[in-house]
Amino acid sequence: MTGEDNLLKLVEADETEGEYHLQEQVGFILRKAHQRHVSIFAAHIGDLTPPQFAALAKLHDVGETSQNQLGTLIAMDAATVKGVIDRLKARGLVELSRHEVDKRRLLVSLTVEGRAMVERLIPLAQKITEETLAPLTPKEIGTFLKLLAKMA
Amino acid sequence: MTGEDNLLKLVEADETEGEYHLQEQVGFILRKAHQRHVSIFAAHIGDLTPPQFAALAKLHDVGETSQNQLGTLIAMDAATVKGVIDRLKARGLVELSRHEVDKRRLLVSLTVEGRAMVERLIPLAQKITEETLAPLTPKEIGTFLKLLAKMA
DNA sequence: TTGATATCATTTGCATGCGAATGAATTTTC
DNA sequence: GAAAATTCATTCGCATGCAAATGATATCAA
Repeated sequence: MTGEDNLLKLVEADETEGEYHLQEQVGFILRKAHQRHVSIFAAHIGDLTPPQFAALAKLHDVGETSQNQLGTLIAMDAATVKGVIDRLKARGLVELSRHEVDKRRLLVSLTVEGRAMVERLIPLAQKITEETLAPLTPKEIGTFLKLLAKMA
Repeated sequence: MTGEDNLLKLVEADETEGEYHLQEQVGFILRKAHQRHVSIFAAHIGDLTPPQFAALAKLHDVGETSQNQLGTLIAMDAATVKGVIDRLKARGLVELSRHEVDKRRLLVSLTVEGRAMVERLIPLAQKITEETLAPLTPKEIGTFLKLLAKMA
């Protein structure tokens, strides 16, 4: 093989570099990783979805807040958070009330049952986190979480 | 403060270690990272969703396949892939036909328009990947993708 | 004060995403 | 070769997730 051949190969490689491998795209892998987590979550906590648990956990953390504010805290837009809260309310895990001063705001808070539920589930949630990260070594976990947070 | 006090504090810290910070859980950050990517995708490619693009890109890669097989390749269950393919078909980007031998299978392939669309969008998809990873340094990107893939 | 803006919440429409049930066709097994 | 188990696809029901439009209330500014 001559030098010209090598050069040609390089040029060709560069031209066909447009080759697109879906399985290597962040978006695709991110979607799969998310799917896997949801699946692990469902295996441990069957009667609550991750968004529902997020809402309860956040309410447990900050106490009563407006629906909108809660949405901001758990990264959910207004339309989505409404559906989540509606379903939690239907199950008696949260209760709603109007803000005395600002009548636009809808205050959300945990019911006694809701509080009991979160407190019961938090240990399971920690197991879920562990299992999700199980493919990584402890050192890798630290690196991964740092980079993921930086990217999110 | 005495030594006993310190010891007590440690024990207490251990007991109350149940403190749960939603924003530090993989699942939550993963969901946010995914949201961010979808948003970046939408900003660049407005008239196609990431799953729709994944289907087209995969068909471009492997050629004609069954709907089910395609679902496996792009990590979508049967019910979901059907909806995606239905919408692509309605837009004339893919066409369907029955497998001659195995009459259960529904073969999916790109139309001329579909092929033109994917080829036009692939460069944009690469931009999307870049932008999604933009918060990370080149070295971090390598590490991150490796760990993310290991976890997914 | 009032008129323009902004904020909070709701609703509608569309697109995933998955579990479970069903039906049709194929393969395996005995 | 007939019964049992699999596989492919479809359908239904439920739960996010987001854009856009709407209405009610608050806040800001002229």
